[in-house]
Amino acid sequence: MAVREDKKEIIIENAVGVFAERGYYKATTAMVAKAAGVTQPYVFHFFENKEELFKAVIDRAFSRIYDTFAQVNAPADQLIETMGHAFEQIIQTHRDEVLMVMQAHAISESGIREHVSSMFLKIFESLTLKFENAGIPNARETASQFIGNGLLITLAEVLKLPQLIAGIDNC
Amino acid sequence: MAVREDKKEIIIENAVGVFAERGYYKATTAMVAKAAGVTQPYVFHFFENKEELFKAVIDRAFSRIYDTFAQVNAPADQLIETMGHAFEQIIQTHRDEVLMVMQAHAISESGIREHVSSMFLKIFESLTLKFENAGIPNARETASQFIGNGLLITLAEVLKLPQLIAGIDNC
DNA sequence: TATTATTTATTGATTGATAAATAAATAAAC
DNA sequence: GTTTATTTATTTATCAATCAATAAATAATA
Repeated sequence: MAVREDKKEIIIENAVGVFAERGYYKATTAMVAKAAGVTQPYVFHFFENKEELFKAVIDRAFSRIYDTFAQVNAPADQLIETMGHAFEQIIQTHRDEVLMVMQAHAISESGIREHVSSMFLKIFESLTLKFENAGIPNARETASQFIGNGLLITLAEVLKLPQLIAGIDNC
Repeated sequence: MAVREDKKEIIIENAVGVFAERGYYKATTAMVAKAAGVTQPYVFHFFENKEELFKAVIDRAFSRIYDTFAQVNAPADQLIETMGHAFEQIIQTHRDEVLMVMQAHAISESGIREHVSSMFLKIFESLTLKFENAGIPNARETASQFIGNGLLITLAEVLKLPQLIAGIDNC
């Protein structure tokens, strides 16, 4: 039982890198299996299909980002800056997860898209609430801009264009 | 000769919608052909392969965005706002093209990624120069934020989450 | 007739997924 | 405590579908 959970865990952990590097469609279940050190069909003992595997992987990525933001605690006048730093840190420590999240919207599988959509909304609402509670004016707009900034940073990472964010403050 | 060019044109025009809706990998050459009213193998008489077809299509999308920004002319204190409106208008008139551009970074084909990367850089540099010429301080940062905002708007479109941009000014 | 435009037929490779077989571990029985 | 039975873990073999791409054939046009 513990072993079985371990293997599932190992598959998820190794799938992140494959999905991040190759994208959902170019990432094959064989590659994920190889990265995890198991055979390709064995992946389907833990996940009903490729889509479910992906969902499991991206759930983790979203949760990490969500939780990180939730845990940030700073005075109102430093909140946004601190949140920015927190995001920068996730990019460094869990680069693949962030890249996955960024690419996820381009997956046309309707099941995945709905999943991704609801997760982005969750993060947005969580950010808005946090900014509101801190007494920041235009909390919604601030949350929007914060996400837009995150998208830009990640795009710069994916396209290897550091110029795109050279002028941004928290770099 | 003219006919041949016409058909190529027709294929490009119809491919936009297919690529935008399904994404590069889920869009098949058969679908593109059907949308254009030709047979699937005939597409390869105009484009060496699927990748070249995609490049031709996205070149047009990028060019339209690039040209639109280049043509904007407004006093410095209204420049950004006017540019924002211009972008909003492209989304309405050429929604598929914008969606394509947004999704393009998630294509792991190295040829396409390099292509997309250079196009984003071009737009960024063009924006920066425009802001500089208008005497806007922190032109680079402003250009970055402008692109980040565009990414956010497009993401909201793709994920059908208008909430994400409800608080943004130019909506 | 010659050239251009376009289609039909076909293939070779990829890949998600299934099924059957085997190995390993655990428990039960003697 | 060793053998047997049973479940759990994992692999090998294979399939069926999808799709980009090629080649050969045909139709249209000049």
